[in-house]
Amino acid sequence: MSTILVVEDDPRIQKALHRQFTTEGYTVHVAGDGAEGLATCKTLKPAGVVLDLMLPGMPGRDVCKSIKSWSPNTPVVVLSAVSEVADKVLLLELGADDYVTKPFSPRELMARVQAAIRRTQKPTGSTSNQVSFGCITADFSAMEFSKDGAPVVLTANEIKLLRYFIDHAERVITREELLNDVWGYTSYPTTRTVDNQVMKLRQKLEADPAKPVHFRTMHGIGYKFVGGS
Amino acid sequence: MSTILVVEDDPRIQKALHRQFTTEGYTVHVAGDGAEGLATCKTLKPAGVVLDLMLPGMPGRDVCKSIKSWSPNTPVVVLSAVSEVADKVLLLELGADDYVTKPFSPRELMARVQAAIRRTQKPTGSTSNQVSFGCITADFSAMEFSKDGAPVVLTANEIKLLRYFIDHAERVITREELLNDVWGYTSYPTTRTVDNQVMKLRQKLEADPAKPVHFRTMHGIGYKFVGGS
DNA sequence: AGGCGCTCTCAGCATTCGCTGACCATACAG
DNA sequence: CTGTATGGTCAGCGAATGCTGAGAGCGCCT
Repeated sequence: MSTILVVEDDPRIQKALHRQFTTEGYTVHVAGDGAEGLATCKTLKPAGVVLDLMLPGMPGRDVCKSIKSWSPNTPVVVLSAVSEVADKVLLLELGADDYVTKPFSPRELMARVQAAIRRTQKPTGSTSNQVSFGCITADFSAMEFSKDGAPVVLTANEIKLLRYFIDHAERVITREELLNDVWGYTSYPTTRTVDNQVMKLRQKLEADPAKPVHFRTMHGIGYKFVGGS
Repeated sequence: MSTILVVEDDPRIQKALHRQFTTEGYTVHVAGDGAEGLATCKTLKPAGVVLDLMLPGMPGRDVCKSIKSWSPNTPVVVLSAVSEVADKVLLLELGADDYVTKPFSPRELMARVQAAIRRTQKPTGSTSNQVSFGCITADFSAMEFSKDGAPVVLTANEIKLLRYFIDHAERVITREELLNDVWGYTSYPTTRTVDNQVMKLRQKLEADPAKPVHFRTMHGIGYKFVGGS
């Protein structure tokens, strides 16, 4: 799952935000001041940053600008008192993606952070949403798949796995790679689980699951997806 | 990629918006006043226009009306102070597609501009106001709906939700997407609320609410609306 | 202004779904 | 031929979803 960096000096808000984001499944790192936040951001490369404008030492606005200049694609949601954003120009100049004024609703903050993250992650569709190879067709927009014209129902995980195979076709993929990129860094299933899911894909999509053509086994190495046509 | 025209006199906002949209992949042109904006709009034919109502010289509302009369299909998102849009009717008269009041969140502006562009670009989105699928009929101009010929009363939210489903038929829609596009940026319900509203729609419109045909659940992904006929 | 009705929201419970990891059988490499 | 890696089956369990009911906010009518 994604990582969130919270730059905030008030320990109470620190704790509250930490709990909030943790329960939503995020990994949370907390920085007490701007310098620490900036450093952490560079090393950690979080999916999103929650930044309090009122910080000891370095002004929050400089932190924001630094983060944005260093990695423009990291979404930053600014936390600020009402008076500070009387001038909304400031926020635009900072390059912040969104802001929430104190006192804020935790749920609103969550929603805005998640929306900001999703926005940056959006251009992931490297390949087309509709592909076909052999007697298999896949539509990742409608999430509809078919083998020999017959519709096939895939689960969420199977779809993610298939997507990864298609995006990395004609290349050998290790199980560890699949665990990292498809399952993510926060869940740690066995490599056997990967075998299981690959088998499911074969059974659902291969013409003869016992003699796989597209999802090939590279014995001792991993798997390789071959388009076929 | 698409081109955005920003009509804004404040150089600071100019710069900020320019950077904001550029990082999103748009080509940005800036006009400092209404006359220049109108001229640029005619020559450039941008995909969308961001228009500040507070402009030197020509009033922003006249600029908006001119743009809309010249090319009604160019989406215009108006940037205005709170007091100016006390009456939303004014905006409708102007022909603006959407508006954002200052102080605005950068992300909200982006989202509204992109949503406006998406609406105008998608001929499928401008579906007829009267549609029917299966034993269900929907008339979005009269706001009348029926199942098996029997009239069904929908609430405002249910109508918006149904509209969104119809406009994005045959495509998988996540709960987060629904929260953003149907509920908007000012309320922050849980994704479970989405489930509830979808269930309401099913109970009111599905022949057998327990076995939904049109409002399908994509387990672990979201929902998908299927017209059927 | 006060009462009434509507509906949105959310908590909680019931149920379904499918991921996970055990197991055994089989194929491959040395 | 032997050991290891992979194919395949199955049950348990956690997570996702369906559904109900209560509370709160809001507009409308009196």
